[in-house]
Amino acid sequence: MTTGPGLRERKKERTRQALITAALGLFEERGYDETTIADIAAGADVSARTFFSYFPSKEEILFADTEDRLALAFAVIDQRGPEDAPVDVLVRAMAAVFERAEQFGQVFDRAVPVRLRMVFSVPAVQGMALQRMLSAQQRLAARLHAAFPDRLDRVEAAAVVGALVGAVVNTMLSLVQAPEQVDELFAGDPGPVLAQLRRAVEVAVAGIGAS
Amino acid sequence: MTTGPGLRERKKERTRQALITAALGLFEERGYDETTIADIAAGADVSARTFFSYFPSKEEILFADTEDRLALAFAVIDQRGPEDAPVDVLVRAMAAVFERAEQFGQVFDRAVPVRLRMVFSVPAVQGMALQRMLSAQQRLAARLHAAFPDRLDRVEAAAVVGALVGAVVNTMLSLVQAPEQVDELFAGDPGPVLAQLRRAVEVAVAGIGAS
DNA sequence: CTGCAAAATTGCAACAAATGAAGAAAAGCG
DNA sequence: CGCTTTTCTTCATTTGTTGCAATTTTGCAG
Repeated sequence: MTTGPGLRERKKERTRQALITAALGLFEERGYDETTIADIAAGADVSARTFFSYFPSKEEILFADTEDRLALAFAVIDQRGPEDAPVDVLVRAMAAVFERAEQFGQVFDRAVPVRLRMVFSVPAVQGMALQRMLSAQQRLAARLHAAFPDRLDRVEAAAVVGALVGAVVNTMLSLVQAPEQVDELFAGDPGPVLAQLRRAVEVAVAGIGAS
Repeated sequence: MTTGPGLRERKKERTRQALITAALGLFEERGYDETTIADIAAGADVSARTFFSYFPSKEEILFADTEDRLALAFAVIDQRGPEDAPVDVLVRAMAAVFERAEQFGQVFDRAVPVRLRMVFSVPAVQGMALQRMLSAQQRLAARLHAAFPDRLDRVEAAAVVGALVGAVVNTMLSLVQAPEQVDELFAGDPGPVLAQLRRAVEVAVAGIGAS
């Protein structure tokens, strides 16, 4: 018999999804600042207080789906080949994340474009995104150090990851100056953007001394 | 006759300084979250409402002194020599900022250690710091592009700056895992920390492919 | 120094985010 | 069915933030 998760768990998950759906819809429709916690809770048919037992803050609900993307990168790093250099696995990890974004971005993950628009238009959300990015970099660095224990110390691993992610993130920002550009970005061919991001990777790999 | 700034301006500046002083003192003494706007305003002998006509938010008062550090970097970039490569001026700019931190950090700028401690202990402040960092990188990139118009396009300049700053920031974070370490960092010899940061610069310059 | 316009400050009301505490409702389980 | 544990709700409270109208202070012309 498939015991599976009990009713309690299932209900919890349903509420969680309802909150996320309500939040994304409202953010999209009215904007982030114009949507209150009370609105979101009402949209999911729970009390406002309950919202905070699912998400610690209004911003966090936008990042409910980011962990698996990071897991993807971890998996790539953990599967290093014996001939791989740190840069190889890192670039491969980065490529895997890009590819996933390209494949699923528009169709499956409604959160992605909404979040991206908020990141570029709402300061508080941008701050949270950057914080999570930094923490992700630290975890990536730890993983990279573990994969190459005698080639990279902890601090050097942080520098390596920081250089790569820094180049990509800052490039991304220079491509999107106005929030409207996020929509254009998801509407058309993602090729040109990905090409620019690949250039950023090259800059980090070859070193800024090469420019 | 030294016209100078009128009484109105001087008073405004005095109030501004009083607010900053009160805020730093209270943050240091009680902590950030434990200090309310009302406390800060009381410490500067103004109404709480007035606080917001000087600073748009509680976080911003911690960053009242950051603009001149950026100006230092700008100045270095603007004074590029005819033989300089982008990496030369960037590294020089970074060194100038480090040096200034080394010289003045403990003695003159009380804001620096306080802010740093808050950055590492208060999420909201960290978010704001990262946002400002990102915006600074964009401005640096624009300046770098202007200094090397035919060697770096706008996007590539962003990648270059991002790689360098990313390496340094992530290294910094990996050196300071707990907020208490900020105090150790400012208490002892800054040499070892600066050495690590220099290694981060080298990683960015030589490229992560070299590690 | 007097009066007036501009600017700064204030108090007050209001709203939203976040948190704590006590009790009601629901789910799991014997 | 009763009992226990978890979850949800209600209520109150604190704090950051903003708008508005009243008041005070400053700069300046006469």
